[in-house]
Amino acid sequence: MPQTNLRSAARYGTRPTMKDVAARAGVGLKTVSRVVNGEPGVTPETERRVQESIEALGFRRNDSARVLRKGRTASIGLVLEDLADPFYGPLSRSVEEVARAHGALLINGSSAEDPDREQELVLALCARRVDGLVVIPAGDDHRYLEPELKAGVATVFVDRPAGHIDADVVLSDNFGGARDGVAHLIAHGHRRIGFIGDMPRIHTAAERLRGYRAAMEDAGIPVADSWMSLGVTDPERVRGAAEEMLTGRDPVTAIFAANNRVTVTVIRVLAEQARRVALVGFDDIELADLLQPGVTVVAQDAAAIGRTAAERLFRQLDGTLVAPERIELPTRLITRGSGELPPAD
Amino acid sequence: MPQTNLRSAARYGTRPTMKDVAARAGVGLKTVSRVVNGEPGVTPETERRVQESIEALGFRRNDSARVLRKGRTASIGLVLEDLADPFYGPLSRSVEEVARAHGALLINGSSAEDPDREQELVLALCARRVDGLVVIPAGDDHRYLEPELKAGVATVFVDRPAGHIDADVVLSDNFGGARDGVAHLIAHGHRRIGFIGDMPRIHTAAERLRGYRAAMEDAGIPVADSWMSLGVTDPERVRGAAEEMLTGRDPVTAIFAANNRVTVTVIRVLAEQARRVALVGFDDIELADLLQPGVTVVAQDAAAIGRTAAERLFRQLDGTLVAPERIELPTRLITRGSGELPPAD
DNA sequence: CCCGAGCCTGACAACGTTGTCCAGGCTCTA
DNA sequence: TAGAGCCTGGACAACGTTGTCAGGCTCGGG
Repeated sequence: MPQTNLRSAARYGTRPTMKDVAARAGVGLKTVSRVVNGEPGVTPETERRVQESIEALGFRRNDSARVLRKGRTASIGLVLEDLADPFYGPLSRSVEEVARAHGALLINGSSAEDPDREQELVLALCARRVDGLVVIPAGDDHRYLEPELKAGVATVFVDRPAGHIDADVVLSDNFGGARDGVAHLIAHGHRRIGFIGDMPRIHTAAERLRGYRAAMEDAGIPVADSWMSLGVTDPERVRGAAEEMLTGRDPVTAIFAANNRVTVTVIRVLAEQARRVALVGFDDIELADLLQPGVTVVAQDAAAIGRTAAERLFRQLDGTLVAPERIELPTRLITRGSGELPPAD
Repeated sequence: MPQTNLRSAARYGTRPTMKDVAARAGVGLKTVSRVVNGEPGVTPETERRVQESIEALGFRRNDSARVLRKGRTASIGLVLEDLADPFYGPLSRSVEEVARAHGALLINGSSAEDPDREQELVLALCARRVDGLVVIPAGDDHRYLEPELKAGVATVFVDRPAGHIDADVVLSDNFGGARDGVAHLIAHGHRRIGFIGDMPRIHTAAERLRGYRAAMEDAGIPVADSWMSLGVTDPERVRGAAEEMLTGRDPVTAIFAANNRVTVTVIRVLAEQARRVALVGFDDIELADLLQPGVTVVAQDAAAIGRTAAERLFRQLDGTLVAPERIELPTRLITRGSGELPPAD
């Protein structure tokens, strides 16, 4: 039963160290270190003996000890809201790719949109001495990061700016995107346009709401309170909100859904309606083009956001960057049908 | 310009250590350690002084040093194919949740389905001394993990079994799921059923193909080679393969798409067809219920797979588990319309 | 008043690696 | 043949933390 052996070895398992390798190869400790790190100054013959011992013992350098000595961990942390969200998967992946290009590993954490959990995660990453942090903030006060910044932890915020500290931030043009999306509906004849979005304490949600208001104002359309639903997120309540603005007095002929989860729920609601209601969503969703009608969206490029943030982070580590900056990436309106439906009363 | 200060501090940034805290508080090193770790035996007054110093200096314990001393890192590694794939997001998230419940962090890596990269990642994680590994293997030989297993790194494979080593594996019933899906098509009158899947060297792909063949054989239907497309993955070639089996002689009346990416492409192809072709896909896809017709799928529960794997991993670390096991989770056929279409010649 | 028990506290070694520095042996040249 | 210079290899300290252990203090009882 080989597995039993493995598992009991595991219990008492102790790994070989460079010292063990050195002893077996009959060389000094430092020589092993040189071989492991590909440093010059080792005879081929000696190197061969050392390699042989490494193989035989299954030695693997202990990076904790290495980090302790060298100061850099070659790893960066990414704190986001929820890895299961289709927006964050590609973002995380693109951060990972950039990290990999710089020889760094990525440690991921989901804050679940909870400020305390965000802080807990960030500090845990700092305790592990990540070289840098990409943070999609849940909270709005990041002063707890000051000692870390002082200590040289490269930091880039994504999607929402940092609170009360001066740091790089990479985000989409939420305001402009939302304004364009709503203007698109207006251009197609709509005047009674609903808005369903997240709590305005979330920066992106607030910006998108501002974009909605701006577009309406630009068109000289007064906004009825009953057209706006702020702060609902769970599908059941989004559904309720949508139904209400569709059936109340002054019913809307179009809906602007301010994020991907809301969009999906609204699509479901609209599918049940007799009347054709126009829809523009913020964030692209998979298969949006295959629905009837196709879903018109204001798309963010999650991969580009992640890449930009990560590259900036490594430029901080290089020392290439000096002053924190705010980088806004444009959104893209993708017309597929649902946003071009005419008003139907 | 506060940012400039921060950044230049960063350049020369050095973090306070327990020694610094101790000096400032006028206590011994070990006392600081005790306070930081909440160990008993410190006067409230002393503790207060230490806490004050910690705050003032922005001290954060260095976990690398801690790990070096204690042996456990409280982190686990997850190597998967591509975090941007909607199947892996929820899986990763559920692993993270279990890790969190055990006070561990999760380090993620994408192998991009490349065996060398898988090994590179796994070994990098081992060098960082993760306590455990969840691996979705890309390669089929994992003997390189033997020293790690011996050293006590808890390991669970997911989605596909390990090659040449004896380790836990958690996966879906790929064979049964595919067989059921194909049988479902047969039950609705189809006989000429196409199969589009990944390279059979990938375990899941091979199992699903086996399920397809079994269902066909059970029904006494001989399979034409032109109905099977193996090893194509990129959308363009999947499209070509689908079109070929739809238009060749002996054209299929139904297609079994063996993974989510294939399914999506096939949906696009079928949308362009005049004739109604039935479809069952392996893996659920978002919005599948909103398409016309809804997409019938064999669904895996990614979150359950991740959770099961992670829980098993921590049970290995507890010492609760002894012998490696193979755990197969059932799939679920979700009928939504596309799989119930009758054959149309 | 003295002694022992018990509680705080701190000195010291160790974890595994890397940087520094020096020793010894070799080659090459004068 | 001797000296200079180079190359290889190893001893040792240090990184920041925690476990061990011993010392000093206080307090109560004899």
